[in-house]
Amino acid sequence: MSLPQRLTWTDVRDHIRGHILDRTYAPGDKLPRDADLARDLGCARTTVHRAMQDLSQDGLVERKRKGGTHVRARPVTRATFDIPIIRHEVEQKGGRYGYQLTRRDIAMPPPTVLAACEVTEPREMLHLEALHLADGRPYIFEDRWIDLKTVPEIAQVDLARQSANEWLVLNRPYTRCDVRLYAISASADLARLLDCGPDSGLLVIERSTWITDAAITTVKAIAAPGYQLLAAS
Amino acid sequence: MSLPQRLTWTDVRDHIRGHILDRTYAPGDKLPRDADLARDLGCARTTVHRAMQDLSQDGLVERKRKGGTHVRARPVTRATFDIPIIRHEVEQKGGRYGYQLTRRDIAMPPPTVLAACEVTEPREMLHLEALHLADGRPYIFEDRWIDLKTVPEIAQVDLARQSANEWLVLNRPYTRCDVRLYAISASADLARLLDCGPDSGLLVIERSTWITDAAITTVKAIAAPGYQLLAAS
DNA sequence: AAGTGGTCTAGACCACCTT
DNA sequence: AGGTGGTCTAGACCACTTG
Repeated sequence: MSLPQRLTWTDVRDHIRGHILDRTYAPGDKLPRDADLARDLGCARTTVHRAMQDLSQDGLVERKRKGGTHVRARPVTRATFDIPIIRHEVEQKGGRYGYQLTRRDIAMPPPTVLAACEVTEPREMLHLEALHLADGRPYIFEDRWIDLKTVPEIAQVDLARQSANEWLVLNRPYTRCDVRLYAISASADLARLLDCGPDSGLLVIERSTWITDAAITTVKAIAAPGYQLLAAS
Repeated sequence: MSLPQRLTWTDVRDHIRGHILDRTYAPGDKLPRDADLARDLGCARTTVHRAMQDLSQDGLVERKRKGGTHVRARPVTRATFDIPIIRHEVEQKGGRYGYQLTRRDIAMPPPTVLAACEVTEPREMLHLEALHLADGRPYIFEDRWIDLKTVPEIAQVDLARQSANEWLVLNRPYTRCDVRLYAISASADLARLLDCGPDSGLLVIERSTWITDAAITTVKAIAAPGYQLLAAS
């Protein structure tokens, strides 16, 4: 493996990653100390450290003070994807975006929603159902619950014009976000809403957000057939 | 907002993130130059830079030389998930892992596979179909194509004992990985294989990997109903 | 051409964890 | 108690991008 004269931390990262992947350092192995690697590679320890931080964040190695750096024994593929605001996504693809609020009421959420929100004391929340359209065709149907205790202002917002998704993203910071991805089979209702055959396989993107432990919202976004979520690493 | 006397880069990151979230810096706004922030906060520019790198990777800001740092105008939710080796996933849940190779031949891949691999000149590849089981029940069915031009050794491996997934992860580094997530409806064949009702909604995790532009493999992992992929940010 | 982010280096000290 | 990673600082120079 040849290296440039002047090493950047990405060079070092790629070099080490290469040796992890070609099993010079096999899963479970201990890597040399940062200082030794720096000496061997001919760069500053800071540079090696920065490389290691990245490998650690990628899940390739685990680092412990005094314990040193180890290659993860059980390699994983770590992938990242973006969940954009649906309007932006449609417009970016060159489509015409449409939005219909089909339900808005205040009610008691079912236990599954309370569990997803990690809310222990049941209370009424704002319940919304809405359809996002691309070029007039159903794109994503969303079923959303918003905790009015955390976001009381939303009761005053005209959600028929601006989607709750958009208002929240722009106005309500969150500190934690959980995402669950799974598939369901279209019920008769969903098939009608999404204009697809009954029993179509539908991708569900379920998302809950919090601001320092206070629940903001839980949303089930059900995509029309053909929808793909793209991730990369 | 109060700050510790001695600032770490995570302190700075959280401080800036706080001001982005509370809209002191609103979407689209330009942030001060690193050097100015460093002066105002009373730390080295390096520290601010490290904080900014993190915010940039999280998708909160965009940085350009000379252009400066801007809060992303179109906020996205960036989520990360792990795709483990299926055996590890099952065992971690306390289940008993099983594996059956149901097909192994060398054939011409369909155009969809060639496209996924970004292979322009059609050639024969190793085609595998396998079923992963948890506690004896179908868990994930995989349909895989492996490019023998990139990974000729795999032809000699006993893939009835060790899954291709596992062999590849441990023996073949990759430099790029694309993931596509979508849902399908169970065909009669799939329903039989996965022991579920026909027309069940099934989550598909399609993955292609390359090593410096040379295709390694494309795999369609079709999960049995109930399977959830968990992500977080 | 100039401004801004990107990175390196060297030395220093801290903090956590294992022994 | 000692070893290892974690971080800071200051100054320097590079490289991209915009005006």
